Amino acid sequence: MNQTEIERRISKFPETCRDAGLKLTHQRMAVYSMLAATDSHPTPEDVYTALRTELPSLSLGTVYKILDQFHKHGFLRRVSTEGHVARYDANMESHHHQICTGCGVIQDVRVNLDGVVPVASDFQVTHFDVIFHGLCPECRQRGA
Amino acid sequence: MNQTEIERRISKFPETCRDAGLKLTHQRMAVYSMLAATDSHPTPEDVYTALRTELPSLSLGTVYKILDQFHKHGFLRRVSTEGHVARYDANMESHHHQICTGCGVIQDVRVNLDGVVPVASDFQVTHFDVIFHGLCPECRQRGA
DNA sequence: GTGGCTGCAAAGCTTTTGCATGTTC
DNA sequence: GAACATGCAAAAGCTTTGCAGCCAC
Repeated sequence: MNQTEIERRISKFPETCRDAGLKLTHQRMAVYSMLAATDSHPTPEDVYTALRTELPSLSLGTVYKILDQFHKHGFLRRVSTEGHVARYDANMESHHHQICTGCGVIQDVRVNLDGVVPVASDFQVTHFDVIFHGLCPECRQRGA
Repeated sequence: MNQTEIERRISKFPETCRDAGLKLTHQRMAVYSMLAATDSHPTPEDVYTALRTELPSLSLGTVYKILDQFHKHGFLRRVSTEGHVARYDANMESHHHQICTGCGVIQDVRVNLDGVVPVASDFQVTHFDVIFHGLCPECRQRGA
């Protein structure tokens, strides 16, 4: 995602909160800004750690609550992984993910699958995720 | 998956273990048989509960160890979900999953995407999962 | 008989919950 | 000032680990 788009979303965030009936707090602003500016699919712990210097009084429990709310309001998505730790992504545009079997890094992949994926029988599909598993260039070189 | 294929895999399991250098124990046999015969993508807890009558001395810790080993040896896959509880699937044929937003049920979907999904740049893809999110017929009727 | 496996229990992590205090509107 | 959010701490849930005893080979 490009820089101006990131800035646009962050500056629109107060409005986004108001529309959703959420109060605009420093904690929410910081969590949203951090997530909007990264494409590293951070865990709640990652978010907490990244914001400790900025907001020393922040608690991990609050981060969990905020992420859960944002997810419920559709401000961000939870990435599907085989692991058991939540990972979030504020990029709501249609895109998919590739996960490196070696180092675990998750990266965005833009793949156009419009009209390609057949809609399954009587199941009403709202959206779908594609997850590519494999080796990133670094891990492949290192022979992982 | 059809009944004969299930039976074939279960009867081949002792050999599968030997080839992998694993000892054939009652616990492993039971876990594998249970997983091969279902398409409900059970959690470790589900497996444990289902086998308690058959193997009263079985412990949950052992189920975790067995599932982890089987996964490492490629006997089964871990299903990618947004939740933080592991789910396993002994069906290793190419297939994908649909998850109901209402009741959480995960079902198999057979979608042919061969040649359709472009290989991402320099990332060496070994396999990929597609996860459809939406409403199953029951939940749709009930207005969930 | 030996090495690997199981069962048990404890510990480790992640996530949720409850409540008093603090903050936004 | 009222309603809602935060911070803290405790609890709950899932998973891993360590080890003594047991079992498959």
